[in-house]
Amino acid sequence: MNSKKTTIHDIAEKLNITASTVSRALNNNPRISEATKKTVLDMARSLNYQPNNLAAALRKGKSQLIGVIVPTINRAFFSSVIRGIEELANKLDYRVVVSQSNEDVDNEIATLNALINARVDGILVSIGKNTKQFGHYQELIERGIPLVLFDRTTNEISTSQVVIDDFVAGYMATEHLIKQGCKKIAHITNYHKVNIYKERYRGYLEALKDYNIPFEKSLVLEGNMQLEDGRECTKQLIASGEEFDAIFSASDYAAMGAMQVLKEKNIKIPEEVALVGFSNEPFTSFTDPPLTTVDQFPIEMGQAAAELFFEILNSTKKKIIPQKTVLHPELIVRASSLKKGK
Amino acid sequence: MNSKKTTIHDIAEKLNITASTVSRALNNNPRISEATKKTVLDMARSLNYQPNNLAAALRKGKSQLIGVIVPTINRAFFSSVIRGIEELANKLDYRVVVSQSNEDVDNEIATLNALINARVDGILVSIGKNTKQFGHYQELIERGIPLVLFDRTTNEISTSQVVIDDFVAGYMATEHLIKQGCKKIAHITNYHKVNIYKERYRGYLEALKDYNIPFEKSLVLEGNMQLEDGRECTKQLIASGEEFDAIFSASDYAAMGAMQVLKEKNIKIPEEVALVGFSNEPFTSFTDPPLTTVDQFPIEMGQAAAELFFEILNSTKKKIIPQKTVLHPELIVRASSLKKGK
DNA sequence: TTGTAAGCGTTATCAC
DNA sequence: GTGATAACGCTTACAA
Repeated sequence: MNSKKTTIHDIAEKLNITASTVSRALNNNPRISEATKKTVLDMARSLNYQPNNLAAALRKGKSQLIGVIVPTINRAFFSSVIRGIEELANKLDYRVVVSQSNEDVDNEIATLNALINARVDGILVSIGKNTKQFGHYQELIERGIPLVLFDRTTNEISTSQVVIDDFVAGYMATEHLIKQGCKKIAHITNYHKVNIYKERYRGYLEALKDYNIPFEKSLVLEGNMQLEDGRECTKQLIASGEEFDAIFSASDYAAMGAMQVLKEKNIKIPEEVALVGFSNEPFTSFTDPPLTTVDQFPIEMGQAAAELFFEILNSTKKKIIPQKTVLHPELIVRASSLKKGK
Repeated sequence: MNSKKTTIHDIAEKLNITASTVSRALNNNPRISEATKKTVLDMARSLNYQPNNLAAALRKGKSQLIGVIVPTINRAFFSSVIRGIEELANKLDYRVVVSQSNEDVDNEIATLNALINARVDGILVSIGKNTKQFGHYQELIERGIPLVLFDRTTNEISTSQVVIDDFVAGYMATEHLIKQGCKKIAHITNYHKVNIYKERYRGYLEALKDYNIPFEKSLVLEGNMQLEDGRECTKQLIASGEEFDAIFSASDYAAMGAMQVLKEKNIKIPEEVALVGFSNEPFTSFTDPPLTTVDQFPIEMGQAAAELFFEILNSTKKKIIPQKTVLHPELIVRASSLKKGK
């Protein structure tokens, strides 16, 4: 039905030159005269030529495609990181293919294989919460496929990574609450399998220590960091009868759950309980009161990850020394933690 | 550095058979004996063979890749639609490549070309707000590349599409407000270039008419449907001195902006002004009061779009008759529009 | 500056 | 059932 697609051979034929000349002209090869370049380009346009990147990729052994795996794109944080990656990649004429693992290990492996089979030139990944084995990533490195980790990383594979300083972030959040006069600060965190939560927790502990606030194990709640988990943790906390005057949640969603429960119980925020979340998801500025949170600079994170990626890709060395970029977080103070007169 | 990748030729050589047999065995061709299939599969595994989809795609003329273009992935609505598309696509062994147009026409065209050059087997797209020319899409159809539109569609190109019944949605939202006793219902909408906003507006008008409520042009505000625009529109509305007892915003974000301004002016929601948004973005259930909104069943929309897509792809007919799937929206009633005693 | 020819890894077609 | 061969559309030595 549709006329056959134009190839460089069609252009060559029309112009009475060879396909290689056409190829070189289209690729702006310096050894081709400006005159032929122009005629080729014109003919290409008039025949509505669309290069077959597949063929080029096959021939060159590289696809100009880079794969990104994230737990979900349905988070402002991740979609912003992706935008950051795309910015640099597109500038360098690379396309970005995004896949979601949905926090599922099998899915993560399947999606990884699919990307490899699609011959991406490398992969950037934020590891799922439940992924405990990293063999599939280790294999990539051994096969010489560039790999960069971001945000949800692990030290079990030796490759470049980008994170924010989650320790400092946890410290800042806790310190802020302390400076607001809070003395009994609860913390909602994940089972410490994932680096980021472990670090935020360490920051929390360190701040307590530095300000001589006794650590209470009963104030540390563990959950899966979704809204519902935040609700559960907060209900438990209240039911436990344990006194608390602040909650630092390592996730905005869990913080939102906490806010809901506190409001349902008519506990005033921030007067009775101050609240701090994590990630600066857009909705945090819409809540009532607006939620204090930590900005992770996702776009910058994406850019940094892409930079490390292209460093590996363009490296001629056999052995690549893994780099680690650490971004500095920023506390966004809003009404949920601002006590009057402070 | 890494040992050369294994190809079907390597497997063939080891097994003293030909590459074609290997290819057939791997593709589970019925004319290959079970015995050879097994030995080939075993050898493939032990050599850690990874098929080169690029080469297969080049030879077969199809890539098993489908492209999706959305204005932004940073919206729960769009990322859910994408998930819906992926569900069906992955089941059929297709990969989904997502690109963002960022509501920019040039970007939309560039990204479209990039996908075509990457040899996707077809494209699903939600058109950017500012796109007024559709030549680049028309061209696709003429070239026989399957194209499906979803949500942000246009009737200017003759191809399959999936939408929700925005007219009914607009009607339902307005009717709901009327039944709550509202008589002066403002409407925040987009300059009616985009189908969806036009339809929601039509629904608004129709409901007013059916309930004999006089239409007031001054109650219709136009903006770009972001939070800031919602704020602006609401400020204007208040400044105009025009009386109003409800706002129906055709976007959750603009509704959020309206809510902020109303609260800043100490206007009680819903007692003095009832508020309804559109899209059921997750944050709408977090606001105070929670926002009444319209659910668009994004996952179902994605699935429906993928279904129409594969219908076109698998059609052997020269001329494909465009299908249109219309999903039924659902009003999610929350406190922002629920008057006491109703 | 341009042409020739080989090859990237598959699969389709035709043999046997 | 399996083998031989060509071809998908492009790039790139090597030649000229």
